[in-house]
Amino acid sequence: MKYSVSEENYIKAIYHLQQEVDRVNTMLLASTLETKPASITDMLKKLKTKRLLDYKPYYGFKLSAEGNRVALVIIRRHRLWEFFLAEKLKFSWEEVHEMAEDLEHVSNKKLIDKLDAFLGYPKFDPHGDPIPDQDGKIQKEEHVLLSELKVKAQGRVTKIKSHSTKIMDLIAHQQMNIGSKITVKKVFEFDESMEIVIDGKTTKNISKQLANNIFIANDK
Amino acid sequence: MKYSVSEENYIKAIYHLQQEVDRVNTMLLASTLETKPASITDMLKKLKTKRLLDYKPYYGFKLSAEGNRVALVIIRRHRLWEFFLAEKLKFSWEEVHEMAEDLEHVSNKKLIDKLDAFLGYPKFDPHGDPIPDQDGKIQKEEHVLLSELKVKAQGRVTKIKSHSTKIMDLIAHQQMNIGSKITVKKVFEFDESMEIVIDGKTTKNISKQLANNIFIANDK
DNA sequence: AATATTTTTTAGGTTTGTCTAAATTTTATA
DNA sequence: TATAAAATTTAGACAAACCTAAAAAATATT
Repeated sequence: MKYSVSEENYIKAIYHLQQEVDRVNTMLLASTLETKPASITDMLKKLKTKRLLDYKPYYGFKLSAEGNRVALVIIRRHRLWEFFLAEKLKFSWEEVHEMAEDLEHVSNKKLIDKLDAFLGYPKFDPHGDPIPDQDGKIQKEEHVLLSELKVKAQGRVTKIKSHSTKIMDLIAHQQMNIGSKITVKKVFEFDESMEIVIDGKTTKNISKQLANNIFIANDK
Repeated sequence: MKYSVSEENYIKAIYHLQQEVDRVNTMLLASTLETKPASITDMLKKLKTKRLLDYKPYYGFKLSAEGNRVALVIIRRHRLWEFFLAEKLKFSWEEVHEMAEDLEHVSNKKLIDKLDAFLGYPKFDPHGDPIPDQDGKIQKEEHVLLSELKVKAQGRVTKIKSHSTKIMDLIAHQQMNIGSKITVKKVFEFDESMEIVIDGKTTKNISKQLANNIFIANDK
């Protein structure tokens, strides 16, 4: 089955919101997609008739099993293109998302699978988000917030919570990146800021607020 | 300026037809785009108001200078993606065109220029058609039909005239490809069929009709 | 040159995805 | 629990890109 760009954007948005809040509603979806609530209702009806959505007027909605499957296909496309843009075309981290928004709607399955192979079957995109495989399986990674780490704890940056330009700016400036090795040297009680060592080289001081936005894989 | 997928497809189709016939008309464009003449008229008006087309009702139309510029941007995108698909993702020759039809509408200039760099600034796509550069310049290649070559003449396959599946089948079977070196061993007067050597290895007999569809660069 | 044929355009309709404004239903508050 | 507020849906409209059927213009034929 092939879906329109609009349909795909709705499915994807609903999927992402469902990971964050327990009940997605018309208002929330309207504000994420920057459309009016009436437009949402129209599309909900359409997705319902296509069996991508469980929806009862006034009673809320959520993706059906099929809707979920479709969402993961779209997310797979998006993240593989992001990986391609960053890894092969040397775009920076912050630039890839927007371009992938267009590329993700190119829906030829064979193309995406060959792209996956060409890239060496990557498991995570440049933001540290997992890339679903051909069957829609995603590799869950155990990660905790950097702010939760104790002194002497070590780990690897896996993901940044928000992708806003403001935080990107700061992180890039700190010479931190997805994959960077972090060691916590000291935690200051006064403001809970931390001194950390990045990749065994640079020592930096970061605020509690920043540490709250950085996920760390606590691996070995 | 950004144009819709439909607008881009019209511009591209008009451009290509203008290379082949001296006056493109509504009927011809309708049949190439598989739409009705009335739809063509609608779009012609729209492209006229956007100054991409010189158009007078009943008097015919042709791309304006700006329309031409836009066409070359679209063709650049299409052919770069074709090159990527064939070269990097290892798709065959015949498969790439259709996928590139979707990819060509992803219009981020920076993306296309970085793709160009990544691919090593290729001059010709997998069908042997020239890829316009950033300024819309295309490298013209001197080529003649294989059927026009005399005995002992040598050259390199640059392009196949028609891209139909029927001819693709035959050419692939002959182990001929864009770039193959050809030497004419003999031309039979009876049916004008030829015996040729491909890449200094295989010797094949090909019909006049096939030779009429293969372009050869007569280089050095 | 008059008529027939073909091409092109116009007029009016459809679908998709959006909108505004009004009506309805649910939820919150006094 | 009655009423106010917020969320949701319905009704009707609009632009883009297509369609069919009919009218108008250009071209070909006798």
